[in-house]
Amino acid sequence: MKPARGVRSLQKGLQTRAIILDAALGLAAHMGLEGLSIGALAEVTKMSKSGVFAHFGSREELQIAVLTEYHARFEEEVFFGAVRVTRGLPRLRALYERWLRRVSVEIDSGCIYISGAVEFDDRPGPVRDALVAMVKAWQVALHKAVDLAQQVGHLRVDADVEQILFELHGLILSLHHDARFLRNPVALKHAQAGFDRCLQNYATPAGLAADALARKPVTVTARRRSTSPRIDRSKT
Amino acid sequence: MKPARGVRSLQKGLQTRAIILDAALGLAAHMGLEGLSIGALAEVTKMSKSGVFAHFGSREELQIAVLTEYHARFEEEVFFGAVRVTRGLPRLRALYERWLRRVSVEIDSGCIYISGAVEFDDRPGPVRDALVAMVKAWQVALHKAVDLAQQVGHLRVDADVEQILFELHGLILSLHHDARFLRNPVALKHAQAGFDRCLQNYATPAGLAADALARKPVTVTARRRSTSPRIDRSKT
DNA sequence: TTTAAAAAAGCACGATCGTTCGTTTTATTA
DNA sequence: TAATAAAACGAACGATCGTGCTTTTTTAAA
Repeated sequence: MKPARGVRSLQKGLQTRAIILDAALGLAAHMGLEGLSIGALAEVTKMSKSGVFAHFGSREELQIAVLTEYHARFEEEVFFGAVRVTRGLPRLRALYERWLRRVSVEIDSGCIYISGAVEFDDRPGPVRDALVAMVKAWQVALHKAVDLAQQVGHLRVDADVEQILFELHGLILSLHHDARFLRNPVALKHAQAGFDRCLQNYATPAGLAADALARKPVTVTARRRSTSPRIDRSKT
Repeated sequence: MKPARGVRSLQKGLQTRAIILDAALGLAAHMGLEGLSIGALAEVTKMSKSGVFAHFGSREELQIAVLTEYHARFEEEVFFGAVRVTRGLPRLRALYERWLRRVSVEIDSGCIYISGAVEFDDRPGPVRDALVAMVKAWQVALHKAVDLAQQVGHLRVDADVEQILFELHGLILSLHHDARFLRNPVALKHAQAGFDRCLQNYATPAGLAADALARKPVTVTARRRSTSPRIDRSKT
């Protein structure tokens, strides 16, 4: 009950907790947060139900822990990797494409943000609150990227930022629906084409030029150059 | 077990079945198809669990019955109402706007197509099969409307129909997400603006003219004229 | 190596799930 | 009204759910 410990009595505990959480992520991706049961989790991790349970104290806390872990991975994979790209359209495109990969290419693990939004749109409580906070945080991050793209002259300043985000999010949701539910193999291409078409509406000539200039070379050099000597490109 | 009946011994049975199904629609809209339980349904209809159960024979059959009923209502409300509008962009817009209303304005009853797609994207079986068939049927109907719009010269013939459907569907999904999950009151406006912007990419000048011509007057006269004498406009 | 604490297991609880079965109440027909 | 079939009920089943308790095992410190 009271975990007040000396200094670092936390070793095996957090370790197995991480293992459980990892399995829970995988389970929740398939069955959803509501389909995630402690019994099934115990079976996967080859532990007892009470052993698993003790690490979280309640099912609700487990769900929140799963969300928190998912958020951290999403941030790491999608956000932190993309903010190193040049401001403006290149960075916005990088964010979007990493988002695409996260939702579709990762073989069959569904997006918990999307499934959770449907599961908890009518279910008040701390789980829903946590999920809303995470989704909104991601939207704020995207908002900033669009703002920057306007400031550097890549996107028209009279464009409605919320509208752009609404449409881009729609492409992601449509991708998730068509790829995962309908098993449509060309959904990814539609999502990519949708982004390009969105740009043609909202981008400036300078933005389109910067985007075209950055596309092929950047996609390639982003990997190659990471091994070549470079100085302080992270502040761009 | 064997319902082989004389001719019309089916009276009270189908009547209460319809009542149960109506309650099930409401329940599934809130809790999802997976959250729909026979116990809760019995409580709502003030019946016994076994009494409810006997009408469907299994939970799966109940879920499919709910889907079938939802499909019929969706068709009635969205599709059949819109196909009476003039072919081309006016009809496509009518379809889209009725779809919007269905998803958002209906106060808090979520769209079972959308929630079901998330719940069953990883769960094989007859329920998923039925749902996929219905969603695809609706996509086929939309496909035909876009095809017609191309044939009458309202949409550019070089436009990718699947791409248009992908983007329009994305707007609907984004609306569902923002309005229901995030409780964003301006989501509907974004969905409407998104449609207009989509048109500006894919519509011909003639299509935009027809759309503009049809919009205000049609929206008004569609209600007014239904009471005025008219001859055979249903074949347009 | 002994000792104290943390981690995991074992067991059982009340609740709810879908489902089955036998009975009783309705509704329909003769 | 009497006979017959459909409809609804009531009780119970096995299973699974989340969650407490107690005991055993494992880990970390003395």
